[in-house]
Amino acid sequence: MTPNKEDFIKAIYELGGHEQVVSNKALVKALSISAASVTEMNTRLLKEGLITHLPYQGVQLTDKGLRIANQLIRKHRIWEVFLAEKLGYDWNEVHKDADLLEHVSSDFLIERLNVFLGEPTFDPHGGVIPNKDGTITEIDSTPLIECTVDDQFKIQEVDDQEEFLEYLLYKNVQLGKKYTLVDVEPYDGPLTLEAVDGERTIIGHKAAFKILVDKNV
Amino acid sequence: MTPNKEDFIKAIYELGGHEQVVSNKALVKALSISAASVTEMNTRLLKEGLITHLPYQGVQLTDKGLRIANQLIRKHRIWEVFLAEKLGYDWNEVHKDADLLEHVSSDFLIERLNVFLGEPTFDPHGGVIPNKDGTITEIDSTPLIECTVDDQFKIQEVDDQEEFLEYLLYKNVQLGKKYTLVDVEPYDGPLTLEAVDGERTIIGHKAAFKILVDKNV
DNA sequence: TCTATTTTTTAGTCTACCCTAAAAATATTT
DNA sequence: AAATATTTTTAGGGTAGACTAAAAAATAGA
Repeated sequence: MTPNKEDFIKAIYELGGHEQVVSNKALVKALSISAASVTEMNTRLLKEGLITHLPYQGVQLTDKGLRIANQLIRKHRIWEVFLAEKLGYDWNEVHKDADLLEHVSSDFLIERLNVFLGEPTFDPHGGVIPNKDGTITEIDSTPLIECTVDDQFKIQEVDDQEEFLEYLLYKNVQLGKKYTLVDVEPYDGPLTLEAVDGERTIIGHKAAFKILVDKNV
Repeated sequence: MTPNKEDFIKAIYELGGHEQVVSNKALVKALSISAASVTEMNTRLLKEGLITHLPYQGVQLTDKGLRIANQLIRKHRIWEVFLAEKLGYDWNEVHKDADLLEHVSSDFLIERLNVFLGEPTFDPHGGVIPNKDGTITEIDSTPLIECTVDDQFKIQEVDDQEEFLEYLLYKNVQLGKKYTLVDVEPYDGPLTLEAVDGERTIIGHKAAFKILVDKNV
């Protein structure tokens, strides 16, 4: 395993590669590499049994590939917790450094770090940390876009793109905070959230796809 | 900068490459790569102005190369402190993981980590942590091999090879502990140390080169 | 259905590493 | 000083990962 292969596996996973087929095009975009490089990497990972490949359609993770993806995400998220809680990183700053650290972390290191952090369940943007054995404890959450007016919920998890986290910081949307959806404008218009303290926040239509909420308030 | 180049620069430094010329042979041994690979890496680093090269003699670090070496050692040693103090690694376990982590650590990360650790001065085997600007605060220490019978001292710094640290652990030689040198056998024979509690330890001649002591007790 | 566009693959290069084997230069021994 | 041994360099190859440009396949539109 090399850092590049690991990033590739992780990208496939994040594009839904366990259930669906992921196109080369999506990987080109996600990894910012050429289409030729994607084809090439596909053949390498295919040879190692980490993916299945349907020519001209795309790739899917095998169970072996999925296990590796989950291990990587575990490492990534444990590092994110460390950076945010111990080193005082903002939640939009953790991603880049965690992405580098995850590739050089032995299992020994990660387990020690996990204990040091008190065996956390979530990372700083609400992502569930996969278990040591590669399994995931599922959390009951709904994309905000699927909510209707008057729904009450708390913010469970948000997309971890640096730019998006900055946007949420600017909009003062916080993890764990309770809101009521008071308005959804038609024609993909903005959504208005009202916090328990009465503060209102208006967020864009597309942002509502990147926010997962817990309706069991 | 790549991890390989960084390791190469660090190896030159550790072989005394700031003052003396370091031979290819020494680098072959230190890095466990072929002589041809050393020559090749030399030409790469020469082109980047990190070393000077005298054909058939060896290489030396430029000021630029030295600065990079010190930054790396700073990163390495700060990680060692973290692994030992926060994650409970034994002093012989820290080296391998620190060697990986040092190559993926941004300056931002290292400075945060440094503050989190309380701005330590020494790493777990007594090595001085270089300053942020690449300078080093020199410590007054003497190789144990240069001591004579009846000298009193405390252990200041020891070589950080995993195997050697295991040996010291077995011999119960501890950093900061005070000893008197009570015997040195001739013909490169063993040395006998006596701790303040009367406990005696006999160590091999070659080990005395790898231990630095502070005679100002 | 046929054309046009998009996507994927193939072909050919490039760089950073690494290697072995042989040649050249330096050091050592006799 | 010559022969031998050691060290360094050169020559030629290999792999992983990236690229561009062109060919092939699939999809979309008229």
